[in-house]
Amino acid sequence: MRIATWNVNSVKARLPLLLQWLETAAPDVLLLQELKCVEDEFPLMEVTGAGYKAVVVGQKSYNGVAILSRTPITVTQRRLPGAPEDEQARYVEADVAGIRIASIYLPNGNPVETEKYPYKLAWMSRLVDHAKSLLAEDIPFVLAGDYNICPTDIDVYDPVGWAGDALCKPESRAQYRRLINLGLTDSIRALNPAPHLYSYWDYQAGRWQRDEGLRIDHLLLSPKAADRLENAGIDRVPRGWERASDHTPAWCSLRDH
DNA sequence: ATGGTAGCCTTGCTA
Repeated sequence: MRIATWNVNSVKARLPLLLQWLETAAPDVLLLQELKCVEDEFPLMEVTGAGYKAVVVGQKSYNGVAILSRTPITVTQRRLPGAPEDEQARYVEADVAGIRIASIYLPNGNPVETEKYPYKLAWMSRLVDHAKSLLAEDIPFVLAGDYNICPTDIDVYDPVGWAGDALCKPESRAQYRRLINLGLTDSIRALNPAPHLYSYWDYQAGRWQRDEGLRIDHLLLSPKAADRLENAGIDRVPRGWERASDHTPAWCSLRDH
């Protein structure tokens, strides 16, 4: 089973490219982030026409996550547990083909001197707690999406310039390592140890043309999912298309039982 | 040279 994740930066603006990628790459599951629309505005007919079911957690203008799958989807969470007052549409989780799969849009956290940064760190702490509870269920799971974290300096084109950014600061990386230290596997890094492997390139300053990117989209696997890991990578092609998202799809494939 | 892009339904915010 192949599971992909893609921050599309507006699903309505990106619909032609989304349909093109679904047709050519044909993943079994595609996790989306930054829909930037409410559930009623999600292009369900077009996605259904492409052969996918969809579960959508939307929000006006900002955030928004979805799970697309060729096989039936059973929702298990529509918010990250731990803060009932948190209305932001950044987490949806479901059972798909015997695997618990979450689509995550982790807070960016910039500017770091504002309340956005502690919100990011608190959100990550909630994610660690929830990952612990999933581990206790002893099921295979995949937590994937836009983590807005560069795990190490080799995941950044200019580590010195980015050192003070919320995507790279030590507290952000420490929270990410707490997830890894629970026993989760960064599937892309596990199979692609070389540097200069990016999933995001800023629209500005010719970052894509110069291949000055960041690796911030991750698929983290529970031990039982990691036992089935076959391959993983990043498909750079859609970043080069006309009217591209600033992110490109990342994916992993798991062996069937 | 201290820049630049994209999407939102805004006239600034978020990334």
